[in-house]
Amino acid sequence: MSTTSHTIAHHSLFEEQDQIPTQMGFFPFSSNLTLPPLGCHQSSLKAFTSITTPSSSLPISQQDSSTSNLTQTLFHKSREHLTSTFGGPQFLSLHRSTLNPWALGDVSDCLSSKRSGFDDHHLGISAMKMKKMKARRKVREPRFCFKTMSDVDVLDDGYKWRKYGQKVVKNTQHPRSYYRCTQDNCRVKKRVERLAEDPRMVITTYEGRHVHSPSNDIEDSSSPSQLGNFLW
DNA sequence: CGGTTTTGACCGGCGC
DNA sequence: GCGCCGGTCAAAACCG
Repeated sequence: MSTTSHTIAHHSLFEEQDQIPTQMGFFPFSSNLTLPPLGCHQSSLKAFTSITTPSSSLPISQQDSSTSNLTQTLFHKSREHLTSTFGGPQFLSLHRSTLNPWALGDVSDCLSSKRSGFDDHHLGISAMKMKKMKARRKVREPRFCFKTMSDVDVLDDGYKWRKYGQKVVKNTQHPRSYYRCTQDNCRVKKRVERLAEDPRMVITTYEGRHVHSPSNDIEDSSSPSQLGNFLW
């Protein structure tokens, strides 16, 4: 039913809106070039050995020695594109944008809740717990999402994820899955869902910033650079 | 046995 | 105030 490797025939980047992301822009460099997910560490590019370039119809993995050059190029081009399209580093940290209310989030949101702290002692244990949850939820982490054409739902981005929920959202036949980074102290989450209009497309939404390197790095010590962290 | 997934319950936000 | 909906929790089931 599903092939062992996934093929990304199309890749685009979004700043995330609430439900269905609105496209912010395509990568302008040769529309037939495809990309690994933004935010994925360079070392994890190995996971995308079957990325295809429609122009050549050749999987990258078969492009022998040019492979690493190509992946490097993809990374640099994507970075350049982000810089030119979204105004440089602002996009990387998803600074305030009217299109991305989630990026407005700020620690002060959380801190401001302390003004209601005086009634804490009126709350039961579970109420306290829920209050904590609420406060935590108020911290809106930077988010962005991208869509890929893939027959697998969860793309290997180099990080380890634990699923903590699944939900069928309205007007879609495919459930949305919720994942959290398994690393201690790392609060990064991601959502994975299939596009209702085109089930071949997978929408992956990242929220938050990793406080560590991808787990793949442990085995792949050849690239200790921080390049992969340019988004996270 | 420890880590992960599944899944029903619960909560807050929001629109009416 | 009420109902709907998306997001999260947490116990149970599952798996290597």
